[in-house]
Amino acid sequence: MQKIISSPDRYLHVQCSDCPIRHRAVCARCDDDELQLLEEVKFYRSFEAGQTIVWSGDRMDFVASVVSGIATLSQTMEDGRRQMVGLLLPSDFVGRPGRETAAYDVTATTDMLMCCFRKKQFEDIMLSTPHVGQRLLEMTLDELDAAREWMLLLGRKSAREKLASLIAIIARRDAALKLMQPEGQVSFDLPLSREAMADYLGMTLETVSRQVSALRRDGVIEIKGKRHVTIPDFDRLIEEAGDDQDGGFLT
Amino acid sequence: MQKIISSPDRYLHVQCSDCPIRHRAVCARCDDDELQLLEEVKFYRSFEAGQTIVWSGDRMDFVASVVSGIATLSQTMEDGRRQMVGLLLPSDFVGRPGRETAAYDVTATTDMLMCCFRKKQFEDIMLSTPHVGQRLLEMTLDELDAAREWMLLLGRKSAREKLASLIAIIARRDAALKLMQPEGQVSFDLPLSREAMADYLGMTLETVSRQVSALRRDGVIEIKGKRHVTIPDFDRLIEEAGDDQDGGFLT
DNA sequence: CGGGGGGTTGATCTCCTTCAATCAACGTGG
DNA sequence: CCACGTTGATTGAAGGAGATCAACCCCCCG
Repeated sequence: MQKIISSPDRYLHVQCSDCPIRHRAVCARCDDDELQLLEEVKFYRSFEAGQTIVWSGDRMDFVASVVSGIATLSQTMEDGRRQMVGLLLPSDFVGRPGRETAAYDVTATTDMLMCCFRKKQFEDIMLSTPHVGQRLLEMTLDELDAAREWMLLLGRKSAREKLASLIAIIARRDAALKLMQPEGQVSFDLPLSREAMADYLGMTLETVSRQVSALRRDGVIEIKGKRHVTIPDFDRLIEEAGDDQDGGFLT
Repeated sequence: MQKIISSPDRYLHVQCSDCPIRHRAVCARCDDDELQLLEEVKFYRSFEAGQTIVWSGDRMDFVASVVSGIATLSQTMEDGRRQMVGLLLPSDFVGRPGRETAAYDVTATTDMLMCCFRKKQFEDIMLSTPHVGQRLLEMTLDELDAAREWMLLLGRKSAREKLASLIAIIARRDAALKLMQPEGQVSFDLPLSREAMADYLGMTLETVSRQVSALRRDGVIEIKGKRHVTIPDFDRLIEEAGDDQDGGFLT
């Protein structure tokens, strides 16, 4: 499962101005001058699906933005119990300025491209360009809200509600990528295995599988193959999730 | 349960330089000039134990630091299920710059004093004095870590481990207040009712009560009265919490 | 003395975990 | 081309941890 971490993609270089996450990532508020500073020190790294990017406790001398692909943040107890604590999507930020070592395992679930900065250099930039710190604060507050939403799910929702919530969240962010509202019929691929869903939802993979089957039996979702999901009625799904209306956003 | 919100304590005024949370709150990094700006626009409000400070969805035109006392952040589902998502202790920050309405219910569990700022004024200060935004980022990152630690507890720990974790966390912050390490014998009062603990831990108050009894029977904790706890062996408690060593911090 | 809030304890039930068998899809090597 | 192992998913049967429902206690206060 563990593969050798790929070396930096030194030959790949995208202009910041052409970057797909230019207006959502930590650089979103920067003007052209500020962007130039970042441009000069950034470098790209790519990771393959399944690859561990860093292990909790490891030294981590860079911070990064997810350009494309999906990664997970997770914590593990000594006896092997695992809990995912974050899902990293394009434009999300990885790493913490001012911290030496990684606090969580970071794992790529799909092939990924990340835009990286040496930590020290990034910290200097944060001091000199307030727009970076401001945007990072905004993003961190959003993540905190998402984490708290997730605490409600983990602490109080039934297995069925947990699954409906997760599917609704994935549907929402998928719609957001396509710049549309999720309503009526929605269709997409699940980016997570049953095991990853279980780690996220705080349950076993068997229960995940059972609840997926149950939601399908009851017509809440339709499934083609293992991963492709169609939602005939989005409001129905939200109802099953136990959210009044618009709760349950993510990362 | 709901009481009338007290009016601002206009006559109370503490100099920032004498403030007990001066070096831990959102103002921690400010120099004297910057502190002067805050001093001019701050105002105090006090709340009684049990009082709701704001309801989720209510308009909230101020942000604040907890000066003394304890409050909880919680979310409620339509059918009444509740989950606490944060514990606010002295120096913690309440409210989100740039947001109009409260995202959570905020409830005082003890009598409290809060140092408040009109939201608009605070936002202006954040733009002009980077030290405030920098400190807020640092605090928000800490809260995010605490929330994620809590996700592991909610998703993967047993009832007994949950209780041991909660008690360990309270013991730690209590020791932190007294500026000492928790080790060997530790003693303090639980600041939460059984019901509040249940809301925090994602379980029922009956299960909380049973697990407290079980931990007492097994000699992990000793109890005098309803609320006073003594921990004969802190390492033993940590072991029961399922944390390897130093996990489980809070807010 | 009555009542209410907070806490404890017991009996029962149920939802989810655990353990296990089975299946489909896929790749690999003989 | 087929046997074989592997990986991810589904389904079943059994058991248990915690929820639910309910009784009761203690203490304070009007």
